[in-house]
Amino acid sequence: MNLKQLSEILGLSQTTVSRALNGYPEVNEATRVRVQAAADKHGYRPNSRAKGLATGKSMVIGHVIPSSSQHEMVNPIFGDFVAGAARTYSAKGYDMMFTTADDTSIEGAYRSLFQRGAVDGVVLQGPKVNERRIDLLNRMAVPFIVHGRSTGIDAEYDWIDVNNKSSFRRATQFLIDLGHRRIALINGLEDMDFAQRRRAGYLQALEQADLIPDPQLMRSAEMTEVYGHHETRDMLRLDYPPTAILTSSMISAIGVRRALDEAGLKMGRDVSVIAHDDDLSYLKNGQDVPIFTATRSSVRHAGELAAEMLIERIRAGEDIPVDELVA
Amino acid sequence: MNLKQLSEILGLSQTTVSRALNGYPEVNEATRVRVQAAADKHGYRPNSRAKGLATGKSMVIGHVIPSSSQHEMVNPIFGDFVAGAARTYSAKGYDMMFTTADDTSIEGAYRSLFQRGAVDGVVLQGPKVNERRIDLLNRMAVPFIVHGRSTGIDAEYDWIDVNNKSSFRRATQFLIDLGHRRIALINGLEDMDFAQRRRAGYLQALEQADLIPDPQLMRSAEMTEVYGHHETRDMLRLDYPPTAILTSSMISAIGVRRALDEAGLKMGRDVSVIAHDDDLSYLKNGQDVPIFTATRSSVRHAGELAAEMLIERIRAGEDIPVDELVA
DNA sequence: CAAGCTTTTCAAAGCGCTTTGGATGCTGCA
DNA sequence: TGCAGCATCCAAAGCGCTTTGAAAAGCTTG
Repeated sequence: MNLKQLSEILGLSQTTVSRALNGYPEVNEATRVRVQAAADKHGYRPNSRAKGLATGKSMVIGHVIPSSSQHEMVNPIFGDFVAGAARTYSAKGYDMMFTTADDTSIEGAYRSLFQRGAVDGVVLQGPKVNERRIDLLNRMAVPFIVHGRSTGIDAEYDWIDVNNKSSFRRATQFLIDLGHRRIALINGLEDMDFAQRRRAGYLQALEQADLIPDPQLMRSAEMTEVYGHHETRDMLRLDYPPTAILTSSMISAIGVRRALDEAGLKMGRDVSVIAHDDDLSYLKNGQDVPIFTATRSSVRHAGELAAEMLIERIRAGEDIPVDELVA
Repeated sequence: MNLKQLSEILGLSQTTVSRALNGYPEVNEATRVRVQAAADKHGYRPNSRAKGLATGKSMVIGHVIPSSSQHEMVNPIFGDFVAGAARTYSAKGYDMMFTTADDTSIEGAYRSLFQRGAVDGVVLQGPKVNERRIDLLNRMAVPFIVHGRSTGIDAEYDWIDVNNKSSFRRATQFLIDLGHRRIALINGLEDMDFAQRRRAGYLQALEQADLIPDPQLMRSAEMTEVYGHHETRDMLRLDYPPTAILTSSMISAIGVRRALDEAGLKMGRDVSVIAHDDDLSYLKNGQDVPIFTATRSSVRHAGELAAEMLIERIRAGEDIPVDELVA
């Protein structure tokens, strides 16, 4: 059932039917009702490609996932953020498109998406320090929003982020206030911007307390369970092992717990552990039984907001960049 | 840069340029080279919507995620499967589209996707017992593939699945052979088909060993860490607690471990634990340090295969249904 | 009742591509 | 020389929608 057929059934022109359905004013209200009823009855849904061709908009938002970071897609943070964005998309009539690309073809992937007219805008997730993709998208002058920020990029761009630095500063301070002097940081990969900021917060708190950071207590890698376990075990073997551990992810915190168990130590009693993570819905922290103390914020909500901001950017076109630092 | 502009630059008709680019035979090889060079030089990429309108194909595969199962998107299995599918899609020139829908609108979501011509086919993930969506898609006569199967659905359809039943039968048998008589099953939600099959395998092994299944040892819920912890703690308080636990997911197995720790029991020594899960790339099992014994299979690879099967179905049209039981 | 508005409807162009049904020019053969 | 056959190329139609420009119908007013 297409527009032509529907208009023939109704004995109206395609113009009128189209206008009736799209809520334009220049159509009799009675006619509009009749058209709408017929459309519902026959289950008419305008062909998105044809509509897109005519309007010049695709009503699709793209997400490009670097396949190098193999875990990206599986990363719970990623998934939660996307789930939030999806909510907004469907509410606003947008579809969501995913593309994977390896590091060499990532630039081409963005170009392709826009040149083919496949998307109206893109969401950039997991920015690194000096994220080149931001420059690329700025040069292409296309609508995009970044989940996170990128230190080293001077240009302006839309972003939404949590305050990683102050979260980690406060968490570290908290441990210092408890009397800890040897605090370990099990951080994410430090070419990721958020990891960079988290370390900065950690260091700032140490400095304010006149504590000298020990490189041996600062670890960085992709945040898996195995990694948390491995680094903790390693650090427990030091002459002066940490008395507190600050970890950048719930998942590696699980590994930390395992390493402590194996060493016959009890979490909370022998070693304090704070897992910073955003409020994930899968590995729910503190639901029913609190597992670790964690600072939280809703990644899902950030996803919703990001989508709204992007859609607004698409609507408004070039304008002053917006940003949002969510609690 | 569109086809018209490109053909004007080249002094050729749109027809010829289009044919040259799409590899049709009726164009001089020298011309083709010239066209290709110009296209590369100007970064010409055919507009997907226009192309789709003309060909009647969208070159997009859809995935509909029920938002009721909030965790779906975040579920590692889901993500890994999708990551695999994405590989195939990009290799074959397809794009991947995601839509979320709540339970009441899920049927409408599928209808919309196809009626709008937004996708050429869909992947159905996480089928339940008597999965109505399968009937729906069959009635709609559209290309689709199911990751998993659905008992209770007699109609034929394309699917790819692992042998859940025999995996769990073997795992249970293994525990029985070790001398265990009270074996707990911490299963997923039992309206999910895979959970159903896993339980069947478990029960079959018990029966073969003349063991009477104890309802108190069979738990079922969404597979979170908290759930694994809760159920284990609960079962440890029984008069005759289990001496072995078979769990349906790596994630809840982590909760099992935590409950055992809290009870002062040691996993493997006091209580045997087998976590069945597919070979996930995030919470890597057995990489570096083996965490649990687990049966494995690559979900990611299943995703790749599923995508290939679906694309073939789209190409071939109506045909005898295919299926694949991967190891 | 005619003139001038406003409301309501329509025909047709256009979005950027593929594809059908010719044209055109060239080669080879009788 | 004439013509079939082939290799190349092209004009134009069509995909399903929106939107421009204009016509038709309905109302008001002097």
